[in-house]
Amino acid sequence: MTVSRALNGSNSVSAATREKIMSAVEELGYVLDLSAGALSSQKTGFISVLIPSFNNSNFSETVQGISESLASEGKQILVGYTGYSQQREEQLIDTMLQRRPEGMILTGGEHTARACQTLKKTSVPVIEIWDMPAQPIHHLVGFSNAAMIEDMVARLVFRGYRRIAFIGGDESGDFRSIDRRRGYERAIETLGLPKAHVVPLGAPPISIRHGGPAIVRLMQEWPEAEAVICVSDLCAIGAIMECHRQKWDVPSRLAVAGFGDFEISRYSFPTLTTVSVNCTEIGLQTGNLMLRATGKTTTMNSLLPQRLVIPHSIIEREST
Amino acid sequence: MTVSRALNGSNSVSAATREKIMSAVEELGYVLDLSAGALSSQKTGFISVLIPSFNNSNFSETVQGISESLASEGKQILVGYTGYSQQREEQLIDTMLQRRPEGMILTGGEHTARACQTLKKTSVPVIEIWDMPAQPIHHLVGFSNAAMIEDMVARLVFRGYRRIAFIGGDESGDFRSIDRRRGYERAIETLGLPKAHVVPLGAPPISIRHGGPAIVRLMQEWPEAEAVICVSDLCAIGAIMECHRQKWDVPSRLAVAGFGDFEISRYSFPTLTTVSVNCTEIGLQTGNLMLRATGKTTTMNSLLPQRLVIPHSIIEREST
DNA sequence: CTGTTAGCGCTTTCAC
DNA sequence: GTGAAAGCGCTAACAG
Repeated sequence: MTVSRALNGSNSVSAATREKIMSAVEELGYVLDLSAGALSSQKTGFISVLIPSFNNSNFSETVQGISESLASEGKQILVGYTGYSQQREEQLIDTMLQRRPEGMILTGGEHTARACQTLKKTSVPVIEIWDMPAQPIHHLVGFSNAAMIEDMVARLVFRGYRRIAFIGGDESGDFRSIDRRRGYERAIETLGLPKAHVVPLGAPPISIRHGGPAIVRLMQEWPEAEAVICVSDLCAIGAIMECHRQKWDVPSRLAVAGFGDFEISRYSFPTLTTVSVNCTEIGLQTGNLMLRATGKTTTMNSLLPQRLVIPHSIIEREST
Repeated sequence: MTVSRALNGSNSVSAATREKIMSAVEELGYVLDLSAGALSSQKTGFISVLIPSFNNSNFSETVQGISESLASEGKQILVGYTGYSQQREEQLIDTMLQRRPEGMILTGGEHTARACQTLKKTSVPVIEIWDMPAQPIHHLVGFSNAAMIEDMVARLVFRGYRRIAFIGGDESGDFRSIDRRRGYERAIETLGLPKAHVVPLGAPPISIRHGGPAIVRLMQEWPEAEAVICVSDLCAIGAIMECHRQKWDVPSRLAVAGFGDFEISRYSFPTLTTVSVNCTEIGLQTGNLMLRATGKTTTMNSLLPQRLVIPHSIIEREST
C-alpha cells in the first residue's frame, strides 16, 4: 500500500520511505500495471475517440488537440476510425465500451439506431463533435456546416459575384457535406441569386483528385459561372490545379473557394479563400469539456448537457 | 466460466446454453470488461504505436495500415505522438509500458539511451519502422532514406540533369531528413556531378510553407541549378507554387522532385516527380510482423529479429 | 459440455 | 505515516 501511494504521488509517505521505494523500483525495473489499477479503482484513464479517417488533416489535428488537453490529467486516448461508415462506428462503439472508457468522443451527429441506444444506456459522457445535431446524445462541440457555407456565399455576393456554383454533397453517408450543400442552397434562395447549381461528388472521403473532373463538368454545364464553392479545400485545390492546366485564370475567369483552411491553402497559387474551422481548438475544447464531464462531480449532479459552438471565419485570399 | 466461454467464442458451449446466455446479455445490457480479462489472462490486446505527428499523411497512413492488420486479431492500437522529440518519446514509452502492451512500434531508429535500455529490458517485441538503423533494438520494417534519394539523383542524371540541388536536412532532430541529405551528397560524389548544393531547412515538421522561401534562396545562391530534390513532397509543392508566382517554368527553368508521394503530388500542376514509399504497405507489413512476433511461439523460441525492407519506387511525372 | 477454485496486481477502506 | 484485509471482473487450470 505504501508503494502504491509513493508511486501515485500521494504525499502521505515519508521522504525516507519514498527514497527506499524509488531505489528498489529502479533496481528491479518495476513498472506499475495500470490495467490492474483500473480494475481496482474503476477508473481506466481511457477516453475513446472515433473519427472517420486518420488521413484528413482536419480530423488528425482535432485528435492531436484532444490528446494534448487530456494528457494534462494523464488520460489516454483510444482512437478508432470508422471509414465514414455508421455500421463500422456501431461496431467500434461496442468494442471500445469493453475497454471501459471514461468518456466517448464521436465525430458527427448521425449514428445507427442501435449505436444511439447503446450510448444512451451507457453511463459514460458522450461528446459529439464537428456537427450540430438537433438532438445530441449528450454534449456537443462543433459548428453548423450549413451556416458556414451560407456565410461564404454571402461574402462572395458582397464581393460582387452573382452566379455561384457548389461542388460536393452527395446523398450518401457524409452528412457534413450534405449539410454544407444545404447551406449553399438556402443562401442562394435567401439572397435572391439567379440560380443554384450543384455538381455532386461521390461518396467520401473527398479528396484532391475529385476537384479536376468536377470543375471541368461545371464549366460544361454552366459556363456562365463566376464563382464556385467546393465542399473541401482538397477538392478546391484539385480544381485550381485543373484550371492552371486548362488556362482558366483564377479568380478572373472563375473564383474558387474551399472549406477547412488546410495548410496547402495558404501556400497554393493562387492562395485559397476558405472557411477556417480551427481544428486544434475544437480538439482542445473537447478535451477540456471531457475533463469536466468525467471529473468528480457530486454523484447526483453530473454535468448538464453542454453545447459549445466553435467560431469560424471566412478567410479571403487570392482565389476570389 | 460458461458465460466467459460463450462470449469469447469458444465452441465448447451448447447451442441452447449459448442462446440463453446471449438473451440474458441482451436483456441486461451486459458488456464484457476487457481490463479484467487482461489482468487475468496476462494479455491486454494492446499494441503501442509511437509516431512523430498525426499531421503527416505518411504517418497516419502507416497507422491506418497497422490498425487494419491488427484488427483482424482483435488487437487495439494505443497511439502516441512524440512531436519529433526523443525526450517525449522516452516519456511516452514509460507511460505506454504501464498499459502492458504486447508489442511496441516506434518510428525511426534514434532514441535516448534510457529509452533503449528500457526497451531492451522489456520482454515485449519492438519493431522500429521507417528508418534502417544499423543496430535495431529488435525487428525492423523500413527503407533506407539515403538509398532512395540516391536513386532519385541517379534518375535525374539519367534524364540529363547535371546541376542538381537539395532542399532540406538540418542537423537537429529529424534523422530521416539527415539521412536523405546524406544520400544526396553521396550520390553527387559517386556520379561525379559538378557540385552539391544544399539549402538546409529548420527543425521538423517540414511543410508546404518551407518550400517557397527555400526555392527563392536556392535561385539566388545557385542560379545555374537545373533541378532540385526536396526533402518532402509538401516542401516541393510549396516550391512549385512559388515558381508559378515567380513565373519560373517547371520543369524547363527548374525541375522539381519530392519525396513521399503524397496525394497532392498526383494532382498538382505540374504533377510531381517523387519517391513513392507506400505507407499503407509499411503499416500492413508491420502489423503482420507484430502478429507473428506476439503469436504463440514455443516459449523458448521467440521470433528471430526480422529486417523487412519495403521496396520503393521513383515516380516520374511532369515536374522533371 | 459445465462448473469450481484460485488468483491476476492493484486500490479502497479501515485500523493502528 | 504505514499496513492488513478484501475485492475489482475476469480467465487458467483442473474436475467432473
